[in-house]
Amino acid sequence: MEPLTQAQQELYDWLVTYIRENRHSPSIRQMMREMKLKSPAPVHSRLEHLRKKGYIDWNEGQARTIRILQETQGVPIFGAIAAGSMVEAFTDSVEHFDPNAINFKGSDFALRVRGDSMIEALIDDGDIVIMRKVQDPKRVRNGTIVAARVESNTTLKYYHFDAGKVVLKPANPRFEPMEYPAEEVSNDGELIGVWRSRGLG
Amino acid sequence: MEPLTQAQQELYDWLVTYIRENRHSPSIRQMMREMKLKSPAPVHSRLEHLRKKGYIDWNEGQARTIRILQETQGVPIFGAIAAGSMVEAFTDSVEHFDPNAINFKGSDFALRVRGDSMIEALIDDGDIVIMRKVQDPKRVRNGTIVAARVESNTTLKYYHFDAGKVVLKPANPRFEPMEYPAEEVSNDGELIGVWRSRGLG
DNA sequence: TGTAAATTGGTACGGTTGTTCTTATTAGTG
DNA sequence: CACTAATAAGAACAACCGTACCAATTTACA
Repeated sequence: MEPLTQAQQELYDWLVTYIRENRHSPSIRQMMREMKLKSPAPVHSRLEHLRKKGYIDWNEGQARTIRILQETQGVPIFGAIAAGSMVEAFTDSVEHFDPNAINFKGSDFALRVRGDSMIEALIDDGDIVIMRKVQDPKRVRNGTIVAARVESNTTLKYYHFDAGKVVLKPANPRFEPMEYPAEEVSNDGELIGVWRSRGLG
Repeated sequence: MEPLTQAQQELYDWLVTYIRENRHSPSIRQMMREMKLKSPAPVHSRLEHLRKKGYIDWNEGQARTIRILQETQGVPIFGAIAAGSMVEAFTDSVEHFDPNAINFKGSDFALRVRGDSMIEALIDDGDIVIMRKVQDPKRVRNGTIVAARVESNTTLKYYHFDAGKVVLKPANPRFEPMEYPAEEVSNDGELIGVWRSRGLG
Protein backbone atom coordinates (compact mmCIF):
# COMPACT_ATOMS: atom_id res chain seq x y z
CA MET A 1 0.00 0.00 0.00
CA GLU A 2 1.44 3.31 -1.11
CA PRO A 3 2.52 5.44 1.83
CA LEU A 4 0.70 8.58 2.85
CA THR A 5 2.03 12.03 3.47
CA GLN A 6 1.53 13.49 6.90
CA ALA A 7 -1.44 15.57 5.84
CA GLN A 8 -3.06 12.61 4.12
CA GLN A 9 -2.41 10.35 7.09
CA GLU A 10 -3.89 12.87 9.46
CA LEU A 11 -7.09 13.08 7.45
CA TYR A 12 -7.24 9.35 6.91
CA ASP A 13 -6.85 8.54 10.59
CA TRP A 14 -9.53 11.00 11.58
CA LEU A 15 -11.78 9.72 8.83
CA VAL A 16 -11.48 6.10 9.91
CA THR A 17 -12.30 7.02 13.48
CA TYR A 18 -15.18 9.28 12.55
CA ILE A 19 -16.81 6.74 10.27
CA ARG A 20 -16.41 4.00 12.83
CA GLU A 21 -17.98 6.14 15.53
CA ASN A 22 -20.73 7.76 13.50
CA ARG A 23 -21.46 5.06 10.95
CA HIS A 24 -21.47 7.62 8.14
CA SER A 25 -18.97 9.71 6.28
CA PRO A 26 -18.45 13.36 7.24
CA SER A 27 -18.91 16.10 4.66
CA ILE A 28 -15.93 17.85 3.17
CA ARG A 29 -16.62 21.01 5.12
CA GLN A 30 -16.79 19.01 8.32
CA MET A 31 -13.33 17.65 7.58
CA MET A 32 -12.20 21.14 6.70
CA ARG A 33 -13.13 22.42 10.15
CA GLU A 34 -11.64 19.38 11.83
CA MET A 35 -8.33 19.75 9.99
CA LYS A 36 -8.38 23.46 10.80
CA LEU A 37 -8.38 24.46 7.18
CA LYS A 38 -10.15 27.45 5.75
CA SER A 39 -11.15 26.11 2.38
CA PRO A 40 -12.72 22.86 1.17
CA ALA A 41 -10.17 22.64 -1.63
CA PRO A 42 -7.27 21.14 0.33
CA VAL A 43 -9.58 18.52 1.80
CA HIS A 44 -10.75 17.61 -1.65
CA SER A 45 -7.13 17.39 -2.72
CA ARG A 46 -6.25 15.05 0.14
CA LEU A 47 -9.25 12.91 -0.61
CA GLU A 48 -8.24 12.59 -4.26
CA HIS A 49 -4.84 11.36 -3.15
CA LEU A 50 -6.33 8.91 -0.70
CA ARG A 51 -8.52 7.57 -3.47
CA LYS A 52 -5.70 7.37 -5.98
CA LYS A 53 -3.64 5.41 -3.46
CA GLY A 54 -6.50 3.03 -2.81
CA TYR A 55 -7.38 3.96 0.75
CA ILE A 56 -10.88 5.26 0.21
CA ASP A 57 -13.55 5.64 -2.41
CA TRP A 58 -16.83 7.48 -2.78
CA ASN A 59 -19.73 8.02 -5.11
CA GLU A 60 -18.89 10.97 -7.27
CA GLY A 61 -21.15 13.91 -6.58
CA GLN A 62 -22.97 12.25 -3.70
CA ALA A 63 -22.74 13.63 -0.20
CA ARG A 64 -21.20 11.64 2.61
CA THR A 65 -20.56 8.46 0.67
CA ILE A 66 -16.88 7.97 1.48
CA ARG A 67 -15.98 4.36 2.17
CA ILE A 68 -12.83 3.10 3.82
CA LEU A 69 -11.45 0.48 1.48
CA GLN A 70 -9.03 -2.12 2.68
CA GLU A 71 -12.10 -3.94 3.79
CA THR A 72 -10.09 -5.04 6.73
CA GLN A 73 -10.82 -2.37 9.26
CA GLY A 74 -8.51 -4.25 11.49
CA VAL A 75 -4.88 -3.99 12.24
CA PRO A 76 -2.06 -5.00 9.90
CA ILE A 77 0.12 -7.86 11.03
CA PHE A 78 3.64 -6.87 10.15
CA GLY A 79 4.96 -10.33 10.71
CA ALA A 80 6.07 -12.48 13.55
CA ILE A 81 7.89 -11.18 16.54
CA ALA A 82 10.35 -13.08 18.61
CA ALA A 83 9.31 -13.65 22.14
CA GLY A 84 12.14 -16.12 22.54
CA SER A 85 15.40 -14.85 21.19
CA MET A 86 15.92 -12.05 18.75
CA VAL A 87 15.70 -13.69 15.41
CA GLU A 88 12.76 -12.42 13.43
CA ALA A 89 12.19 -8.98 12.04
CA PHE A 90 9.35 -6.99 10.58
CA THR A 91 8.33 -8.12 7.16
CA ASP A 92 6.81 -6.01 4.47
CA SER A 93 4.16 -8.41 3.38
CA VAL A 94 1.14 -7.90 5.46
CA GLU A 95 -1.26 -10.39 6.87
CA HIS A 96 -4.22 -8.85 8.61
CA PHE A 97 -5.77 -9.19 12.02
CA ASP A 98 -9.31 -8.15 11.43
CA PRO A 99 -11.39 -8.29 14.59
CA ASN A 100 -14.45 -7.76 12.48
CA ALA A 101 -13.80 -10.77 10.31
CA ILE A 102 -13.57 -13.22 13.17
CA ASN A 103 -16.09 -15.87 12.51
CA PHE A 104 -18.37 -15.40 15.45
CA LYS A 105 -21.64 -17.25 15.45
CA GLY A 106 -24.78 -15.50 16.51
CA SER A 107 -24.95 -17.59 19.64
CA ASP A 108 -21.42 -16.85 20.81
CA PHE A 109 -21.10 -14.79 23.91
CA ALA A 110 -18.47 -13.15 26.03
CA LEU A 111 -17.69 -13.02 29.72
CA ARG A 112 -15.44 -10.78 31.68
CA VAL A 113 -13.15 -12.81 33.87
CA ARG A 114 -13.00 -12.14 37.59
CA GLY A 115 -10.29 -13.79 39.58
CA ASP A 116 -7.10 -15.54 38.67
CA SER A 117 -7.92 -19.21 39.00
CA MET A 118 -7.12 -19.67 35.31
CA ILE A 119 -3.88 -17.74 35.42
CA GLU A 120 -1.75 -20.67 34.27
CA ALA A 121 -3.98 -21.02 31.26
CA LEU A 122 -2.88 -17.44 30.51
CA ILE A 123 -6.28 -16.02 31.35
CA ASP A 124 -6.05 -13.03 33.61
CA ASP A 125 -8.45 -11.15 35.82
CA GLY A 126 -10.23 -8.63 33.61
CA ASP A 127 -9.79 -10.53 30.36
CA ILE A 128 -12.76 -11.06 28.11
CA VAL A 129 -13.31 -14.66 27.14
CA ILE A 130 -15.31 -15.51 24.06
CA MET A 131 -17.40 -18.61 24.50
CA ARG A 132 -19.23 -20.80 22.05
CA LYS A 133 -22.38 -22.56 23.15
CA VAL A 134 -21.94 -26.28 23.53
CA GLN A 135 -24.31 -28.26 21.35
CA ASP A 136 -23.72 -31.71 22.75
CA PRO A 137 -22.19 -31.72 26.24
CA LYS A 138 -21.08 -35.30 25.74
CA ARG A 139 -18.79 -34.33 22.90
CA VAL A 140 -16.78 -31.78 24.87
CA ARG A 141 -13.27 -33.09 25.05
CA ASN A 142 -11.47 -33.38 28.34
CA GLY A 143 -9.07 -30.53 28.94
CA THR A 144 -11.26 -27.96 27.24
CA ILE A 145 -11.83 -24.71 29.06
CA VAL A 146 -15.55 -24.26 29.67
CA ALA A 147 -18.00 -22.01 31.42
CA ALA A 148 -19.54 -24.55 33.76
CA ARG A 149 -22.70 -23.96 35.73
CA VAL A 150 -23.43 -25.60 39.06
CA GLU A 151 -26.59 -24.47 40.81
CA SER A 152 -26.75 -21.21 38.85
CA ASN A 153 -23.17 -20.35 39.71
CA THR A 154 -20.91 -20.18 36.73
CA THR A 155 -17.18 -20.56 36.62
CA LEU A 156 -14.41 -20.84 34.10
CA LYS A 157 -12.46 -24.07 34.44
CA TYR A 158 -10.83 -26.95 32.66
CA TYR A 159 -13.40 -29.63 31.98
CA HIS A 160 -12.76 -33.30 32.70
CA PHE A 161 -15.34 -36.03 32.46
CA ASP A 162 -14.86 -39.58 33.59
CA ALA A 163 -17.19 -42.30 34.77
CA GLY A 164 -20.23 -40.15 35.40
CA LYS A 165 -18.29 -37.52 37.24
CA VAL A 166 -17.21 -34.09 36.13
CA VAL A 167 -14.03 -32.53 37.46
CA LEU A 168 -13.69 -28.77 37.15
CA LYS A 169 -10.03 -27.99 37.35
CA PRO A 170 -8.57 -24.53 37.87
CA ALA A 171 -5.29 -23.47 36.33
CA ASN A 172 -3.83 -22.20 39.56
CA PRO A 173 -2.17 -24.31 42.23
CA ARG A 174 -3.81 -22.22 44.93
CA PHE A 175 -7.20 -23.67 44.00
CA GLU A 176 -8.40 -27.20 44.26
CA PRO A 177 -10.19 -29.16 41.53
CA MET A 178 -13.86 -29.73 42.25
CA GLU A 179 -15.77 -32.87 41.47
CA TYR A 180 -19.48 -33.19 40.79
CA PRO A 181 -21.90 -35.80 39.54
CA ALA A 182 -22.27 -35.15 35.83
CA GLU A 183 -25.95 -34.29 36.09
CA GLU A 184 -25.26 -31.38 38.40
CA VAL A 185 -22.99 -29.61 35.95
CA SER A 186 -24.09 -27.94 32.76
CA ASN A 187 -21.74 -26.61 30.13
CA ASP A 188 -22.72 -23.15 29.05
CA GLY A 189 -19.96 -22.83 26.54
CA GLU A 190 -16.41 -23.60 25.61
CA LEU A 191 -13.63 -21.14 25.14
CA ILE A 192 -12.84 -20.01 21.62
CA GLY A 193 -11.00 -16.76 22.20
CA VAL A 194 -9.42 -14.43 24.69
CA TRP A 195 -9.15 -10.67 24.40
CA ARG A 196 -7.02 -8.62 26.73
CA SER A 197 -6.85 -4.88 26.44
CA ARG A 198 -4.29 -2.57 27.99
CA GLY A 199 -5.10 1.11 27.85
CA LEU A 200 -7.96 0.71 25.40
CA GLY A 201 -11.70 0.66 25.57
CA MET B 1 -40.35 -2.85 19.75
CA GLU B 2 -43.37 -1.20 18.26
CA PRO B 3 -44.59 -2.93 15.11
CA LEU B 4 -44.25 -1.38 11.67
CA THR B 5 -46.85 -0.86 9.00
CA GLN B 6 -46.28 -2.53 5.68
CA ALA B 7 -44.95 0.62 4.05
CA GLN B 8 -42.61 1.28 6.95
CA GLN B 9 -41.38 -2.29 7.00
CA GLU B 10 -40.71 -2.23 3.29
CA LEU B 11 -38.59 0.87 3.60
CA TYR B 12 -36.82 -0.37 6.71
CA ASP B 13 -35.88 -3.69 5.16
CA TRP B 14 -34.53 -2.04 2.06
CA LEU B 15 -32.68 0.49 4.18
CA VAL B 16 -30.95 -2.13 6.30
CA THR B 17 -29.80 -4.01 3.24
CA TYR B 18 -28.66 -0.91 1.41
CA ILE B 19 -26.64 0.40 4.32
CA ARG B 20 -25.03 -2.96 4.92
CA GLU B 21 -24.04 -3.26 1.28
CA ASN B 22 -23.00 0.30 0.64
CA ARG B 23 -21.71 1.37 4.03
CA HIS B 24 -23.64 4.63 3.83
CA SER B 25 -27.22 5.81 3.99
CA PRO B 26 -29.13 6.50 0.78
CA SER B 27 -30.66 9.90 0.14
CA ILE B 28 -34.37 10.44 0.46
CA ARG B 29 -34.78 10.74 -3.29
CA GLN B 30 -32.94 7.48 -3.77
CA MET B 31 -35.41 5.81 -1.45
CA MET B 32 -38.22 7.55 -3.29
CA ARG B 33 -37.19 5.96 -6.57
CA GLU B 34 -36.60 2.61 -4.94
CA MET B 35 -40.04 2.65 -3.31
CA LYS B 36 -41.50 3.74 -6.65
CA LEU B 37 -42.84 6.94 -5.22
CA LYS B 38 -43.06 10.22 -7.03
CA SER B 39 -42.38 12.61 -4.16
CA PRO B 40 -39.86 12.72 -1.31
CA ALA B 41 -42.58 13.61 1.16
CA PRO B 42 -43.92 10.09 1.82
CA VAL B 43 -40.40 8.80 2.34
CA HIS B 44 -39.81 11.53 4.85
CA SER B 45 -43.03 10.56 6.54
CA ARG B 46 -42.05 6.90 6.76
CA LEU B 47 -38.66 7.86 8.14
CA GLU B 48 -40.24 9.98 10.84
CA HIS B 49 -42.29 7.00 11.91
CA LEU B 50 -39.28 4.71 11.91
CA ARG B 51 -37.46 7.18 14.09
CA LYS B 52 -40.37 7.65 16.44
CA LYS B 53 -40.56 3.90 16.89
CA GLY B 54 -36.87 3.64 17.61
CA TYR B 55 -35.69 1.80 14.53
CA ILE B 56 -33.47 4.44 13.03
CA ASP B 57 -32.02 7.85 13.71
CA TRP B 58 -30.23 10.53 11.74
CA ASN B 59 -28.61 13.92 12.06
CA GLU B 60 -31.29 16.47 11.36
CA GLY B 61 -30.58 18.40 8.20
CA GLN B 62 -27.55 16.36 7.23
CA ALA B 63 -27.52 14.26 4.11
CA ARG B 64 -27.16 10.50 4.24
CA THR B 65 -26.68 10.20 7.98
CA ILE B 66 -29.35 7.61 8.75
CA ARG B 67 -28.24 4.99 11.27
CA ILE B 68 -29.88 1.66 11.94
CA LEU B 69 -30.34 1.44 15.70
CA GLN B 70 -30.50 -1.67 17.87
CA GLU B 71 -28.39 -3.79 15.55
CA THR B 72 -25.99 -5.51 17.82
CA GLN B 73 -22.73 -6.28 16.17
CA GLY B 74 -20.19 -8.23 18.07
CA VAL B 75 -20.70 -10.56 20.96
CA PRO B 76 -22.87 -9.93 23.98
CA ILE B 77 -21.18 -9.93 27.36
CA PHE B 78 -23.47 -11.79 29.67
CA GLY B 79 -21.68 -10.64 32.76
CA ALA B 80 -18.69 -11.58 34.78
CA ILE B 81 -17.56 -15.12 35.34
CA ALA B 82 -15.74 -16.40 38.32
CA ALA B 83 -12.29 -17.69 37.69
CA GLY B 84 -11.68 -17.82 41.38
CA SER B 85 -14.45 -19.42 43.27
CA MET B 86 -18.01 -19.91 42.18
CA VAL B 87 -19.74 -16.76 43.13
CA GLU B 88 -20.98 -14.86 40.13
CA ALA B 89 -23.66 -15.89 37.70
CA PHE B 90 -24.93 -14.84 34.34
CA THR B 91 -26.74 -11.59 34.35
CA ASP B 92 -29.43 -10.44 32.05
CA SER B 93 -28.16 -6.99 31.43
CA VAL B 94 -25.86 -7.05 28.53
CA GLU B 95 -22.69 -5.17 27.97
CA HIS B 96 -21.21 -5.69 24.57
CA PHE B 97 -17.84 -6.82 23.36
CA ASP B 98 -17.71 -5.39 19.90
CA PRO B 99 -14.39 -6.23 18.27
CA ASN B 100 -15.20 -3.75 15.57
CA ALA B 101 -15.62 -0.91 18.02
CA ILE B 102 -12.22 -1.24 19.59
CA ASN B 103 -10.58 2.08 19.24
CA PHE B 104 -7.68 1.18 17.04
CA LYS B 105 -5.73 4.01 15.52
CA GLY B 106 -4.74 3.84 11.90
CA SER B 107 -1.14 3.44 12.88
CA ASP B 108 -1.66 0.50 15.22
CA PHE B 109 -0.27 -2.80 14.10
CA ALA B 110 -0.23 -6.41 15.13
CA LEU B 111 2.38 -9.08 15.47
CA ARG B 112 2.09 -12.81 15.79
CA VAL B 113 4.08 -14.03 18.73
CA ARG B 114 6.68 -16.73 18.26
CA GLY B 115 8.23 -18.27 21.31
CA ASP B 116 7.31 -18.28 24.95
CA SER B 117 9.66 -15.77 26.51
CA MET B 118 6.65 -13.69 27.60
CA ILE B 119 4.71 -16.60 28.99
CA GLU B 120 4.56 -15.19 32.50
CA ALA B 121 3.06 -12.02 31.09
CA LEU B 122 0.31 -14.34 29.84
CA ILE B 123 1.39 -14.01 26.24
CA ASP B 124 1.64 -17.34 24.51
CA ASP B 125 3.27 -18.61 21.39
CA GLY B 126 0.82 -17.97 18.56
CA ASP B 127 -0.97 -15.07 20.21
CA ILE B 128 -1.52 -11.88 18.28
CA VAL B 129 -0.32 -8.77 20.07
CA ILE B 130 -1.70 -5.38 19.14
CA MET B 131 0.87 -2.65 19.32
CA ARG B 132 0.58 1.11 19.30
CA LYS B 133 3.35 3.18 17.79
CA VAL B 134 5.35 5.03 20.41
CA GLN B 135 5.31 8.76 19.91
CA ASP B 136 7.94 9.75 22.39
CA PRO B 137 10.29 6.92 23.40
CA LYS B 138 11.32 8.87 26.46
CA ARG B 139 7.84 8.73 27.88
CA VAL B 140 7.50 4.97 27.81
CA ARG B 141 7.16 3.86 31.38
CA ASN B 142 9.36 1.17 32.79
CA GLY B 143 7.64 -2.17 32.94
CA THR B 144 5.72 -1.63 29.73
CA ILE B 145 5.75 -4.42 27.21
CA VAL B 146 7.23 -3.16 23.97
CA ALA B 147 8.33 -4.34 20.57
CA ALA B 148 11.98 -3.36 20.78
CA ARG B 149 14.32 -3.29 17.82
CA VAL B 150 18.02 -3.89 18.09
CA GLU B 151 19.91 -4.00 14.81
CA SER B 152 16.79 -4.78 12.77
CA ASN B 153 15.86 -7.66 15.05
CA THR B 154 12.63 -7.15 16.89
CA THR B 155 11.53 -8.77 20.09
CA LEU B 156 8.72 -8.52 22.58
CA LYS B 157 9.93 -7.70 26.07
CA TYR B 158 9.42 -5.70 29.21
CA TYR B 159 11.07 -2.33 28.82
CA HIS B 160 13.24 -0.83 31.52
CA PHE B 161 15.26 2.32 31.13
CA ASP B 162 17.79 3.60 33.61
CA ALA B 163 20.83 5.79 33.35
CA GLY B 164 21.27 5.65 29.61
CA LYS B 165 20.80 1.92 29.45
CA VAL B 166 17.84 -0.12 28.30
CA VAL B 167 17.10 -3.49 29.79
CA LEU B 168 14.85 -5.80 27.81
CA LYS B 169 13.44 -8.27 30.23
CA PRO B 170 11.64 -11.46 29.25
CA ALA B 171 8.80 -12.89 31.30
CA ASN B 172 10.26 -16.32 31.54
CA PRO B 173 12.89 -17.47 34.01
CA ARG B 174 14.54 -19.54 31.30
CA PHE B 175 15.65 -16.38 29.54
CA GLU B 176 18.06 -13.73 30.70
CA PRO B 177 17.42 -9.97 30.60
CA MET B 178 19.47 -8.17 27.99
CA GLU B 179 21.05 -4.77 28.43
CA TYR B 180 21.88 -2.27 25.72
CA PRO B 181 22.98 1.34 25.45
CA ALA B 182 19.80 3.34 24.94
CA GLU B 183 20.79 4.55 21.50
CA GLU B 184 20.98 1.00 20.16
CA VAL B 185 17.37 0.20 21.00
CA SER B 186 14.34 1.64 19.27
CA ASN B 187 10.81 1.18 20.46
CA ASP B 188 8.55 0.20 17.60
CA GLY B 189 5.44 0.07 19.74
CA GLU B 190 3.93 -0.70 23.07
CA LEU B 191 1.41 -3.38 23.81
CA ILE B 192 -2.24 -2.39 23.91
CA GLY B 193 -3.99 -5.69 23.37
CA VAL B 194 -3.71 -9.43 23.10
CA TRP B 195 -5.90 -11.72 21.07
CA ARG B 196 -5.80 -15.47 21.42
CA SER B 197 -7.99 -17.70 19.35
CA ARG B 198 -8.76 -21.33 19.92
CA GLY B 199 -10.50 -23.17 17.12
CA LEU B 200 -11.31 -20.02 15.17
CA GLY B 201 -9.90 -18.24 12.16
C1' DT C 1 19.72 23.70 -4.28
C1' DG C 2 16.40 23.45 -7.64
C1' DT C 3 12.26 21.39 -9.44
C1' DA C 4 8.00 18.87 -9.07
C1' DA C 5 4.45 17.59 -6.05
C1' DA C 6 1.55 18.62 -2.45
C1' DT C 7 -0.87 21.79 0.29
C1' DT C 8 -3.49 25.86 1.08
C1' DG C 9 -6.79 29.88 0.68
C1' DG C 10 -10.30 32.01 -1.75
C1' DT C 11 -14.23 32.06 -4.53
C1' DA C 12 -17.90 30.46 -7.08
C1' DC C 13 -21.18 27.35 -9.53
C1' DG C 14 -24.75 24.14 -9.71
C1' DG C 15 -26.59 19.86 -8.42
C1' DT C 16 -28.03 17.45 -4.22
C1' DT C 17 -30.71 17.02 -0.32
C1' DG C 18 -33.57 17.53 3.86
C1' DT C 19 -37.49 19.80 4.96
C1' DT C 20 -42.01 22.05 4.77
C1' DC C 21 -46.66 22.99 3.16
C1' DT C 22 -50.99 21.87 1.03
C1' DT C 23 -54.21 18.72 -0.68
C1' DA C 24 -55.98 14.22 -1.79
C1' DT C 25 -56.29 9.31 -1.19
C1' DT C 26 -55.87 4.98 1.22
C1' DA C 27 -55.47 1.97 5.22
C1' DG C 28 -56.38 0.80 9.85
C1' DT C 29 -59.57 0.52 13.78
C1' DG C 30 -63.51 0.39 16.78
C1' DC D 1 -69.86 2.84 8.95
C1' DA D 2 -67.23 6.69 10.83
C1' DC D 3 -63.06 8.49 12.30
C1' DT D 4 -58.18 8.77 12.71
C1' DA D 5 -53.64 7.71 11.14
C1' DA D 6 -50.86 6.79 7.45
C1' DT D 7 -49.66 7.37 2.82
C1' DA D 8 -49.15 9.88 -1.35
C1' DA D 9 -48.29 13.71 -4.91
C1' DG D 10 -46.64 18.04 -6.08
C1' DA D 11 -44.17 22.07 -5.56
C1' DA D 12 -40.97 24.95 -3.57
C1' DC D 13 -37.23 26.67 -0.44
C1' DA D 14 -32.85 27.11 1.58
C1' DA D 15 -29.00 25.09 3.19
C1' DC D 16 -25.71 21.59 2.19
C1' DC D 17 -22.25 19.90 -0.43
C1' DG D 18 -19.06 18.17 -4.11
C1' DT D 19 -16.48 20.12 -7.48
C1' DA D 20 -13.71 23.27 -10.23
C1' DC D 21 -10.50 26.97 -11.05
C1' DC D 22 -6.79 30.05 -9.78
C1' DA D 23 -2.91 31.71 -7.41
C1' DA D 24 0.28 31.40 -3.58
C1' DT D 25 2.94 28.79 -0.49
C1' DT D 26 5.08 24.89 1.53
C1' DT D 27 6.95 20.39 1.37
C1' DA D 28 9.29 16.47 -0.65
C1' DC D 29 13.04 14.83 -2.96
C1' DA D 30 16.76 14.11 -6.09
